[in-house]
Amino acid sequence: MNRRSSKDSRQNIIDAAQRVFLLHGYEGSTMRMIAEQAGISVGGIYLYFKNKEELCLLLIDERLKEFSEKIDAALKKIEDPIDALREYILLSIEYAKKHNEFIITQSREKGFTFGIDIKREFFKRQKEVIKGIIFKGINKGIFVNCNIEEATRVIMGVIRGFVLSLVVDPDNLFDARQCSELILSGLLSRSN
Amino acid sequence: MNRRSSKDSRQNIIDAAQRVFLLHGYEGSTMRMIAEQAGISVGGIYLYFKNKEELCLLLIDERLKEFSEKIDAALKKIEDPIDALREYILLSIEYAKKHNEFIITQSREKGFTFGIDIKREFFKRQKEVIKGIIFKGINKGIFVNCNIEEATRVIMGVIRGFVLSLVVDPDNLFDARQCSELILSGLLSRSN
Amino acid sequence: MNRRSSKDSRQNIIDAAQRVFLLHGYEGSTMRMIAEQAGISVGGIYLYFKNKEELCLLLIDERLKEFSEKIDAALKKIEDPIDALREYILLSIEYAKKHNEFIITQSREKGFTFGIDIKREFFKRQKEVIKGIIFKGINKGIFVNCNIEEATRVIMGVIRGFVLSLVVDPDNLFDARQCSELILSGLLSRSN
Amino acid sequence: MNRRSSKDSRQNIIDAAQRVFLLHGYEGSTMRMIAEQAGISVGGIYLYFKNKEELCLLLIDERLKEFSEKIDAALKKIEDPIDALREYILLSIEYAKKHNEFIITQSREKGFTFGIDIKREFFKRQKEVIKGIIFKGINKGIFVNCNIEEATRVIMGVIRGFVLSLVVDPDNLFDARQCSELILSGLLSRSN
DNA sequence: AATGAATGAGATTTCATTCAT
DNA sequence: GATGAATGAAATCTCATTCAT
Repeated sequence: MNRRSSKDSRQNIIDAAQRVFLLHGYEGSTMRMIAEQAGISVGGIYLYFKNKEELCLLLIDERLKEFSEKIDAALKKIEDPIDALREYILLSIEYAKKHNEFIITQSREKGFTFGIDIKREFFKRQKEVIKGIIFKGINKGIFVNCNIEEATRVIMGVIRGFVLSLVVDPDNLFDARQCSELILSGLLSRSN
Repeated sequence: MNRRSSKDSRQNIIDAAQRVFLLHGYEGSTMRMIAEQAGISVGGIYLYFKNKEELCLLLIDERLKEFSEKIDAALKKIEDPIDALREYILLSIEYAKKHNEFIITQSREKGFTFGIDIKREFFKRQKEVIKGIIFKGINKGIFVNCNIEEATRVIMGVIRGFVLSLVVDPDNLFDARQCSELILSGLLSRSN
Repeated sequence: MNRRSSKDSRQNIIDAAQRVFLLHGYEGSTMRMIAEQAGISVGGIYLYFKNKEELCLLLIDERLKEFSEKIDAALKKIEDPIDALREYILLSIEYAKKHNEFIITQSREKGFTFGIDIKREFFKRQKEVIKGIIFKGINKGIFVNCNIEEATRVIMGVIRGFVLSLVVDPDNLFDARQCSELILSGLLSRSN
Repeated sequence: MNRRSSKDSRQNIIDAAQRVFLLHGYEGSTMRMIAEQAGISVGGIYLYFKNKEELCLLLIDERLKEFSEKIDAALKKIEDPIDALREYILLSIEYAKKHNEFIITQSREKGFTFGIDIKREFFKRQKEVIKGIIFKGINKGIFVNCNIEEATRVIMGVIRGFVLSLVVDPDNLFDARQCSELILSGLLSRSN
């Protein structure tokens, strides 16, 4: 048996939980499945997490934070709004592909209210990021002078659609890069 | 005892099940919830449906068929591809709003395989419908000469994104009509 | 629909019940099965029988009485104890083959007590019949002067074993006639 | 909470299940009865057995194997076919008395097919054992030169009848030893 | 007399959580 | 820290019985 540090054990469980939740959803996953996936005992999970709900919430929280940080780090280096928006979209999709579709699609578990605050906060934050990019683009005369609020909603909607397609209809995906170019083409001022 | 005809009871249960599944997902919904929602006893459900899985599958089947028929009926009367595509998008969203979001979002139930055939068939059918519209539009010179397959995927993706937003982030929806105009604007040939 | 007289309906249900009980046992049979087998509605059964238990009890009673009468009628015409015993054994097996294995084998249902009085009465009665035959045979010097009580038990045991084999291991039955000759050979006095 | 080793618990449940099945049959026994008899919670049973059916099947399997081994061990030490056959019959009845009647009598459960393979295999094996004894007895000139197949069927039938009587009509049993002597007397060559 | 929709009690089964070891 | 046997509550499902029609 591999002895692990407390921190390693915790992370190990979170990672295992994610793999299981992704595959079976919250209600469809059992603590036993997670324990098996993590290679520990059922009781062991409860040494690190109060219960199943908390485990899931912490997992969601961790992923959303990780994603936010990744986005922030990437955008810090980019000046051009076009590049920034493209990067945002590509990163979103890439991250979703890697491990996060489940966060978006599981929102129905526990009657919509499950993790609702965390998610609301996250969406609000992302909205601000996108709005910032568009605002800058319009100011610079690169993007058409559109309704920023509305454009942001469209962009988040398209990304969501792409991510959902990953789950629901993976045989009919359009390319992530095309997805970003499509959105950009709608925003670019005619003079570009 | 509230006596109903067999057919009424059946439909009553399906409708109740839909409301419940929509709210809690498949695993998160219980037969007791459905029974309460339908105003009958739990055992009563089993007079009409073999088990929970069959109930859900029949429900999905019914909705998808109903939607397909609605789409077919609406498009039969429309000649102009622009109008047809707009109608398709608006109907999709309207129908989803009314009762169908859950179908799209529940795909993780039972390890992704739940109702997979029914859904695949449905998506295939809808893809053909959209492709038909675009093909006609291009032939008539109304739409730009784009990659039909790819354009179809984008359209389905955007609709999906809109529908998912209904569930996940209903405070930040963009307007259904705007959604359709956005898509159309991308397809219209510059000469329009 | 075939209208039936009340008496026909009753008998029709009993016969259906027997076929179903025989196949699935008491607990394994449902009123719905019986109704289907009888070609009537579930509720219809309750017009003729108070409940499942009474139906089964009446059925057992009817069969055991029918069998007793058949035996009595057959034996009345027979003078020779050898013939009588042979006939008794052959009739028992024939009757069991036709429809009655279930009566013997279902005694474990409802914790042994199910129909216990009826059966006890029946066994007592049959024991008397067999004892009568043997007594007569001994008196006439045809049978060896054995312990009548004991011989009767053996005979009933062998018949039971044969009947049980019908159910449990039908590929390895010995012939009914051989069964009777076996028993007789044990009883016949050496001088025969 | 009564803590036991995993192995103890398993055996404890099997033993409890046997007592309950014997009394009420398969369909008539409930998991709650078994749990109560075993002194654990209902859910606890499912830690060791997938479901009721598997529990029953494993139980049958265990008993039949145990019996087979007991027979094999006993017969290994016995040279004389008379002693061997007597021992076989006495052991069969003794074992049945102790805990096994239910195996023979429950064959109607689940429409006759329940555990059919296990039982068929068992009967086949026992048939071979008996045939072996008789063959040896005939070869040695101790038994009459009878039809071995047929004699075996008779023997198995008589044992079955005795066992069934244990269940159905325990007030009218003939003695186990008498049962074996009866069978032997039929087989012994007149010169003995 | 007859139906079959509906019920309610109880069966089997699952699983998050606890706790003796 | 770690285990995994055990529990108890709740889920799915079954079915004898009732009762409006």
